[in-house]
Amino acid sequence: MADQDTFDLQSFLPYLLNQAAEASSLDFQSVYKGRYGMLRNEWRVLFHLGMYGRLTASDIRDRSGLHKTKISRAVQRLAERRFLTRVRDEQDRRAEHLELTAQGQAAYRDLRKIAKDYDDALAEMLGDEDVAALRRMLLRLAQRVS
Amino acid sequence: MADQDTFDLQSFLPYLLNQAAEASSLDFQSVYKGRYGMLRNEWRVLFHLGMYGRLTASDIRDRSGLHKTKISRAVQRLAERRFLTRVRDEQDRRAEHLELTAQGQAAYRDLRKIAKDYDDALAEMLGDEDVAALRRMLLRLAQRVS
DNA sequence: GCAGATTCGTTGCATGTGTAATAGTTGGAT
DNA sequence: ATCCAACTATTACACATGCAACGAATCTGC
Repeated sequence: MADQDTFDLQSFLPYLLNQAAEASSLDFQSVYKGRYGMLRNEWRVLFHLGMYGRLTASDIRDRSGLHKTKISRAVQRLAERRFLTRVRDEQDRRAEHLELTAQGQAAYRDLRKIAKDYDDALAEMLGDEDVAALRRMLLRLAQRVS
Repeated sequence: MADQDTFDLQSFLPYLLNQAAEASSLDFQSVYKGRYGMLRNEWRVLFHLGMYGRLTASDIRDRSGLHKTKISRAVQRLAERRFLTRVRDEQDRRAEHLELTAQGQAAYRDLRKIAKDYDDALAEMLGDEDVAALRRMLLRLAQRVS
């Protein structure tokens, strides 16, 4: 038949990507969830503020591609728990500047260290494979789409 | 400082994996959603039944790693829309055998063709990179976790 | 100045999700 | 035979999600 093409679900890139992403996400999730009671979006917002300093919600959206409602809700929870502060921009009173508190920075540094170790462990697990090529390909796949 | 380690969120493997997976999933989603009104989990169940024939919900869970409630709900919707039939196992009346209808098989063949083309397009986009190595690494990452 | 379009961020709503509890069935130990 | 543990699949519930609508503030063209 014409459609007895070689097609294996286990080799289909979107499927493989999802499996790998979900596995590593669930695995790493236990860290920030267990230590700080954070959810995935809160961890992401925390990391952006930790890496780039003071940002608005829109800045974070542009950099991360996260949906604005996810950011809004993550910021709300992070503020309640005193991981960040919100300061209204007096030049443009629609915008709010977000900045980590000392507690937020401490959590960021702690989690960053763990993330780095975890990343190293993944790279080591891949052994003699070309991890740099993997990152390069993932980046292209992430940036590519319509 | 000790924690001025080189750490870049954009290179963090779980983050990159998520970005790439979400991008390709959203992109491919438009196909099965647009053509058959299917959701992601329904597409996955359909593919498993299309590739491996008659299976129970537990079989699909073991092969796919999908959560059992996702499978239960996907099967429900696929059955309502006449993509599959459910047959109680008379030897073990807890289990149900799931099988694609002619309509389900037609949808599967159609989507499989599109999936293959899409996969080929992704591979071509990665150009001279080693796509086989990419699949190998993703598979190891997916299988590895705790 | 002013009206309409645009932007920032939040919220209402319908839908999707995982955890835990459930009903029904089977298998195993005594 | 009977009781209890294990298994299959579904459902209830609380929570996360994305879309659309929204209020407030700003910008644009005139």
